[in-house]
Amino acid sequence: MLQKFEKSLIPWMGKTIKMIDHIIEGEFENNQIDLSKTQFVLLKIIQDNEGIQQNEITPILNRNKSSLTRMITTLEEKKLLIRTISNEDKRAKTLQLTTKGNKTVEKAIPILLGVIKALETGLTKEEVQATIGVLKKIQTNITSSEVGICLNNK
Amino acid sequence: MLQKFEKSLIPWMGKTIKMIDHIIEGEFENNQIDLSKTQFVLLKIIQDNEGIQQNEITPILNRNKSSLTRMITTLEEKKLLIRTISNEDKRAKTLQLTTKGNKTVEKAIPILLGVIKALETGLTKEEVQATIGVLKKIQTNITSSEVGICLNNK
DNA sequence: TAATTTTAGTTGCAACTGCAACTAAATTAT
DNA sequence: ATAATTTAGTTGCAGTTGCAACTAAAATTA
Repeated sequence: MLQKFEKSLIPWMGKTIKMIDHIIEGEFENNQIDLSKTQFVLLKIIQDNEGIQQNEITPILNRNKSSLTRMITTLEEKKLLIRTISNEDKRAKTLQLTTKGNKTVEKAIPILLGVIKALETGLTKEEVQATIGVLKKIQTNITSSEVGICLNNK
Repeated sequence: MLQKFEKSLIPWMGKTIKMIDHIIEGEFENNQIDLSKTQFVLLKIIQDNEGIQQNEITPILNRNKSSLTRMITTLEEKKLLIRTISNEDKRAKTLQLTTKGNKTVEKAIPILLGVIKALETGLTKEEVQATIGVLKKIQTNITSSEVGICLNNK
C-alpha cells in the first residue's frame, strides 16, 4: 500500500534536493569556495538587492528569521558582507556585500551553472520549465488552500 | 544576472520541499500524530519490509547511517519499533514495527494522502508523472556523471 | 589458522534549524 | 501625549544532521 505516496512527488523531491545540495557543496569545496548552497543564495540575493533588510529575505529563502540572523552573522564573520543599522528605521539592518563577498559570488556562479548544466543533461528546456511550473503550482496550492492554515497562522 | 540559476529547478525545489515538509508536519500535529515526515517514511519502509536492516534503509532515505541510528533510537524510545540483533549477522540489527507503530502508520496514511491530494490540486496525473520523471533523470545524472565524483568517493 | 580488510552500527563533535521568549524601535489607538 | 500593539532582529534551547573516529563482527587473504 501507499503506492499513492510513492507515486506522488514528495519522496522524489526530498531525495533529489538532498542529492543536489550535496553535489553543489562538494563542487564548491573542490574549487576552494567555502559556502553552502544556502549561503550562496543568500549572498546572491544581497548582491542583487544592495541594502536589502533581513526581514525581506526571510520569505525568499523560506527560513525563519532566527536562522537568517545566524547565517548573516556567519557570513559577516567571514567578511563577506556588512550589516548596518538602517537610518530610516533603527530596528532594521541593511545588508551589502564586501568586495570579498562580491568576488566570492562571481567565482561561485560559473561553478553552479556547470552543476546545473550537468544535472539537466538529457532534459529539454520545456521539461525543465514544465517542472518549475508544477512546483510553482504546488507552492500556490500550499499558500492558498485550507491545507496551509497551519502554516499561515504561524 | 544568474537568471540561469533562477530558471533552473534548484531554488524552486528547495523552497517547495521545505513548504511541503512544514505542511505535512503541521497536519500530523493537528491530528495528534507525533511524527516528522521523515519519521513517517522510515516507519513505512520498515512496515513494508519487516526485518529490514539499518544499512538497507540508508540509500532509500539518503541520510547517513549516524543520522539513521538516532532516528531509530528516537522511534524505539517512542515504542514505535523494535531493534533486534540479527541471528545471521551479529553486527546487524533487524527492525520491525510494534503494534503501536503499525497503528500510527495506518493513522498517518490517510492524512498524508489528503495533503498530497491538496498539493496536487489543478495538476494532471501526466504532469505529476512527468515531474517525477524529471527528478529521476536528475538523480541518474548525479549518480552517473562526473559531477557525482565527489559524492561517490565518500 | 592467523592477520588484514571490510562491514554494521554507535558516539563525540560542530553546525544548522525552528520555536518561543526577549529587547528595542516604530506605529497605532485612546 | 501616552499607552498599547506591532515589527525587526537577537538569543536560549532542544532537536536533527553529517563527518570522523570508534567498537565489534564478518569476510578475505596469506
